[in-house]
Amino acid sequence: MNNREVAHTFATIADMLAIRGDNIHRALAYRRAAEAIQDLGQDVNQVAAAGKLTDIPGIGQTLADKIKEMLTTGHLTFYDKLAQEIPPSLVGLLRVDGIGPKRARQLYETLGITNLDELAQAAQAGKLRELPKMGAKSEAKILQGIADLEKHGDERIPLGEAWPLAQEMLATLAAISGVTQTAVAGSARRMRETVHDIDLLIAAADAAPIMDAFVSLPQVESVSGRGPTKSSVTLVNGLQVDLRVLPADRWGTLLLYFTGSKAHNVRLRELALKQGLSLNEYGFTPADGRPEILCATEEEAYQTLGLPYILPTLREDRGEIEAALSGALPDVIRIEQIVSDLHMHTAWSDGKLSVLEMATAAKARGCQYIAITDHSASLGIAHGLSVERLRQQAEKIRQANEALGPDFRILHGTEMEIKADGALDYPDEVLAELDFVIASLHVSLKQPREQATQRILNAIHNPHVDMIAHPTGRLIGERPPADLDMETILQAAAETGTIMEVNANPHRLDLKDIYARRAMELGVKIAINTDAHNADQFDLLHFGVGTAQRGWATAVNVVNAWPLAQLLAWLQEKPKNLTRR
DNA sequence: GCCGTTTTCGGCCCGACTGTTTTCAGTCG
Ligand SMILES: Nc1nc2c(ncn2[C@H]2C[C@H](O)[C@@H](COP(=O)(O)OP(=O)(O)OP(=O)(O)O)O2)c(=O)[nH]1
Ligand SMILES: [Mg+2]
Ligand SMILES: [Mg+2]
Ligand SMILES: [Zn+2]
Repeated sequence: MNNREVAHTFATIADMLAIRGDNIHRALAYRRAAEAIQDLGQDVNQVAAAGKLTDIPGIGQTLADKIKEMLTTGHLTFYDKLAQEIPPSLVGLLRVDGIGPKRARQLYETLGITNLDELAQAAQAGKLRELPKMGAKSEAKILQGIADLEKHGDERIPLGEAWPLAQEMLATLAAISGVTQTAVAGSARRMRETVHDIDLLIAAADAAPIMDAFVSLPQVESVSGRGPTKSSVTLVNGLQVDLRVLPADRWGTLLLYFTGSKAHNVRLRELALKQGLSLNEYGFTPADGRPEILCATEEEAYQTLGLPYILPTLREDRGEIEAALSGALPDVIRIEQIVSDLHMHTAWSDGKLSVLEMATAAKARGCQYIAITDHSASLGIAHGLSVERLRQQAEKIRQANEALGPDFRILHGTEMEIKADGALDYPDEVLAELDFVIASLHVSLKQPREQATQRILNAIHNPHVDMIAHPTGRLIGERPPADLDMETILQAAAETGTIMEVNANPHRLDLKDIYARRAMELGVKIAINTDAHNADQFDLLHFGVGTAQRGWATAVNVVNAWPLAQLLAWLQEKPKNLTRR
């Protein structure tokens, strides 16, 4: 079993335990374990083989044993036993908005409902309203929840799609009189690669007019909650949006709360309790009756706890609290430290602009140097360059360099295909003519793990290949990642000095956060690149920076935060690294 | 089930909103 499967089993057990009415903290322990495995930057099989399972926070001896059973036998006795009591399909009811573990159990015990279809039938037949603690309104809400689920599903949305929608809604609400501050919060602010909903925050003395405007926005399909400080709506496109409105003097704790993550919040609140303070979105309440402490900024809130400011992108309870407590919080990469972009396309392949136009646009955005990296010959669909065309392009690059003067440098590169059989698309002597060589996969992404991994390793072990771009080839929500032994790849990258990309395109974000984090642990250098095909796409860089921050990447490990001379020196080392082995 | 400057048992974050409730449970953030 892989990480995803182990995590899914634990998540299902968590739901089954909650439905059965077990101690809720026991169920939560399974849920936390599921998340811990899901967020692991290593293959759980490798961690188990190394005997390090209990090193994972949230995994104790009991769960470690259960993981080992799953990995060796492919199933879990505890799960099978639980499934005899609580049908696993019952867990599906929890996907319906308004149905939690208690209702799921009630529906199972009183009406014998075990899945979504049966629930829909019972609700349509008016059977739910007759149950104790239920009524016509509850039944209607559940019907609505089922309809929403059928219409829109409950898939998470790629960050790149949610982001502009969130900004747009926020701009609309910001225009209402009385609004003093606005923010996108939740997983979008933390730059998770996908989001379940959009969480918006507004500071205003009087919330009512804002709530009114919010629930009557034209893109709102239905209103699922409308209170004095909080409202929730579903948009016509199926996206859920939560809005919280509070007075500005509580902005710091409010933004802290609504940015999350939940796990980060819980840790902060536990920390507060140890200091005799109760923390919520309104502020800190001392247990001894001293007056409430209000925080207008997040910095003040962290300061109240004796902590340095923690960037939203780090707030996942993945060690940032411990790091903050011990003064070991990483000084993660910031967008203004990025001085180059090492992956982009021009009209020579499938881009839109000329070499000079891309370079000029990059320079205007503050770049000191770039690499032009058009596709290679075999990628016909993207008009990959023949060797002849590649050599012609070198002349254009030389001209553009002349035109732009000494403060800017265009490196001549390629994004070379690693073919299905593992062969590289250009011969070594051609690669030797280039300043910067990217290798990447676009075809045959469904190969078995050994084969796909070997293709990447072939590229890594070529002395001319400087960087692996978007290593897994995934397109979030569209195309699954290639099945790779990432640990082996990252180790090889570390040994050879091959750079791994964090592709900033929000449909890719590849390496993703947890692999970027693992890359840092293994001493791999990364580059954060836009893979721009036109000038506008340079502005996607912040998604890559956010992802790199989530990977705890610091500027010394991000090569396009380096001056050009430092990068060129690094690239020269690679052939030596290979012969040294 | 996890975990420990309250160390191996007893805690485990805290509040908004809804509906059916005569006092609050359930769900969700
Ligand atoms: N203290 C506390 N805060 C919570 C809890 N649940 C949610 N929050 C806060 C932190 C979350 O980031 C924020 C928004 O909640 P969401 O359910 O929308 O989660 P989030 O945006 O993090 O992830 P998502 O992509 O929406 O699933 O509210 C909770 O149980 N306790
Ligand atoms: Mg959210
Ligand atoms: Mg939300
Ligand atoms: Zn590309």
